[in-house]
Formats: sequence, C-alpha cells, structure tokens
Amino acid sequence: MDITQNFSQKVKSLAKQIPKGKVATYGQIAKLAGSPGASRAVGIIMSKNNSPETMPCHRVVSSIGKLTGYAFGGIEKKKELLKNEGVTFKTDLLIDLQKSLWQFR
DNA sequence: AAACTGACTTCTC
DNA sequence: GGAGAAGCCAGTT
Repeated sequence: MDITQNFSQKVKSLAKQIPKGKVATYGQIAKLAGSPGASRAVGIIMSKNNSPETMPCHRVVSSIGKLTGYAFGGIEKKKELLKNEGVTFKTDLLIDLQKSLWQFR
C-alpha cells in the first residue's frame, strides 16, 4: 500500500524510470513516491541500499542540481556517469537542470 | 518503542 | 548570491 514500506520500493522504481541523460531531484522523487517533502528519506534509502543495479541513484541530485552523496565510488564517479549519459554540467558538480532535469514527457 | 541520524528543502540574514 | 538556521520524512540503532 502507500505506506512507508512501499515508499522505499517506489523510490527504487522511480529511479529506474529516470530517462538516460536526465536527472531527478530528491524532492521530485519523494513526491512521486507519495511523500512530497521526504527528500531526506529518499537519500537515506540510497545510502543504505547501495545497489546500482536496483537503484541507479546516480541520476538523483539535489534541488539545485548539485551532486550529493553517492556511495558507489564517490561524487566524482557519479559525475562521470552523468556526463557519460549526456547530462549537461554547469560546473564540475553542478548539473544544468534547465536541460537535464527529468520532466515526465 | 524511542531517539538520533542523514546523499534534502526552504526561509531568512 | 552565499551562509546559517529550522523543518520535514523515513531509516537505523
């Protein structure tokens, strides 16, 4: 059901739904997961479940497009992965949300 | 079960 | 625009 138990499950599913070359914010995912404002909770799930195969958390960034966290090799690794997918970066750790923010098209 | 922690967000100065 | 503080949600201990 739409309880906390499914929240983590939804976050994982949503992360996999993010199109390649795009990124989503924690707040956006939290909202889609059923809890607008649970941005922190989203990050927690990521950090505790470091499984890139089941949770491509490298496509999830902060509201300003800043790369945060990433427990699979560090921010640098995450940055390279996103750049490799075609994501536009304003700076080394800042993504250009104008072009790379995931918008349900 | 309660308390603390944490990969966030937003407001104010 | 940058720095600091408060608030919010779920997970972990």
